[in-house]
Amino acid sequence: MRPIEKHFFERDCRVCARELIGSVFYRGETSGRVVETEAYSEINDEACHTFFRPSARQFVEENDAGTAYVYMNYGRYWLTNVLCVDRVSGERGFVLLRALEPLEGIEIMKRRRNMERPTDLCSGPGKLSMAMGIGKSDHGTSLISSQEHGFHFEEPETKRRVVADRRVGISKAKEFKWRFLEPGNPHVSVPFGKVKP
DNA sequence: AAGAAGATCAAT
DNA sequence: TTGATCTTCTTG
Repeated sequence: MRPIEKHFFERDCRVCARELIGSVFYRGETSGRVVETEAYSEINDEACHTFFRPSARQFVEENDAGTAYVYMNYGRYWLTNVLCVDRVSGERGFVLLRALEPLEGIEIMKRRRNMERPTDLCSGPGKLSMAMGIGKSDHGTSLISSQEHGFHFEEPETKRRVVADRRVGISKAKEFKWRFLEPGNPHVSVPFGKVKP
């Protein structure tokens, strides 16, 4: 397998989100295959944080492609995103990491999650961040090559099937099919076609 | 200073 | 279906 470099994330966030499916995400002793992502764009996307959070607009100004955008949601869970910067258009966006198929460090994940079943470990953006030990201190660090924080991705070895579906848990721009997942994979948060209308 | 909304999760 | 729980932003 080949490490994913910065230029991977210097493309449209929807392309990055789709192409990330099947790659492997590493953090320290833990790793998992990416089986579900979502794209958020600073252009015409009312669900993107840049649309309603000044701090997010500042973040995209000050950081490079491949940087982690980590924030707390509902007062309980950290959510992990990768910053994308299209090298052609300049358009910025995020890939939300929504689900992994756990590969390595499964015992560590079980401990962090206080859960046993493999499908309970990384089947959602909050669960995934908890299982990988991602939190506030990882905000603003590189997910491409971070010695300190131990993050990187590797390219898929084999092609995966990918389908596009509506995004989960949002109230604006609900119609955009910017969620990408491997259909039938038991580790996704919400199966294909099952997002509430 | 106070209120509202929010890219979730697990128990009921 | 619901409650937990807190950060960010807006309004007064």
